[in-house]
Amino acid sequence: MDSERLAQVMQRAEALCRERGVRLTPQRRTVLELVCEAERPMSAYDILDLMRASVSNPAPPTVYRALDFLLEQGLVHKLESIHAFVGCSHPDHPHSSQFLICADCGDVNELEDPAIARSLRLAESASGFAPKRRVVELIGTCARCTGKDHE
Amino acid sequence: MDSERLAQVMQRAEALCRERGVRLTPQRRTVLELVCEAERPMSAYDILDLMRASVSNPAPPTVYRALDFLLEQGLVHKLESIHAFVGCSHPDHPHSSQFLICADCGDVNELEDPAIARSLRLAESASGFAPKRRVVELIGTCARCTGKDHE
DNA sequence: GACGGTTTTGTTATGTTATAACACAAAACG
DNA sequence: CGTTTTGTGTTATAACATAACAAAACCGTC
Repeated sequence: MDSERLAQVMQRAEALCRERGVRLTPQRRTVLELVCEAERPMSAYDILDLMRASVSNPAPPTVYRALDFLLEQGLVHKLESIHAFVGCSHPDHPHSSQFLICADCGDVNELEDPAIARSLRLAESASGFAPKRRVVELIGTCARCTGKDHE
Repeated sequence: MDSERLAQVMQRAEALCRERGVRLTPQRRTVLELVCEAERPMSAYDILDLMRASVSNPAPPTVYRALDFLLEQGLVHKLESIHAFVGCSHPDHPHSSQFLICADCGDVNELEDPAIARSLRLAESASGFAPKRRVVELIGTCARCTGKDHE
């Protein structure tokens, strides 16, 4: 994410938190910035390492607490299949997205596909299941890396 | 899973492995039995504990290696969102299923919903993404537990 | 601006999940 | 048989995550 886009995201995050009456403290802000700046999903310990630049001697709970907050606010997502975190592409509205995770280059694409969402909702109601959270992660090879294979 | 059903599953697993020319060794067999006997998803360390009954002083790699094999053969599934393993409900054909995971009772329901599968495939081809693995886990409250809430 | 409750942070320790590395054993196969 | 491949035992450690409790910061109100 370039610095202009990052500034937009941070401003949006500030606004959302203000609206909701929750506190985007400096630490939470730092973690959000680090996650969004990164070109790749970041593990909690990756973030922890980067925090050493701005925080003295941070410990795991520092990062996990900030991540918990950001997850609750929908500002970041957790990728369960790779134990990593990414900034949300469209934090404005609550949503459940799908992730295309390239096993070659590590790049992640966040989708919000209405057809997938619909089919999941149908299956849920058919089973009488009340979802709280949806994890949809497709792991494979992205278009770019498939191209490279042919070179 | 009752013992009759378990026997069927084990027999089916034996047959599949024979067909494929892979070895369902005693350890792998034990792990498959333990996973299938369990009413709930089992963590690797849960399995490890149960193995102490039949194997002397088993170590984590013992379990993880057996699980890797069983995952490759499609005989068990890994639930990424809860770091646990379940026996496959229909190991006969390769498939990617969806899991309804009840956060209240821990029960897991494996679906093979064609509409979900179709919508995922569509999204993949629209993105030029070649999937290797699909993780679809819905975490929430199952019908039975929703009923209990009302009592 | 002092108080009391609430939320956030600091800190230490520990729990849980997963793999690396290498030696040894067993099976497969000519 | 001997050799190659595959599976196992063992030790150690890496990677991911949380418990528990004390201290600090924030927030409303008197």
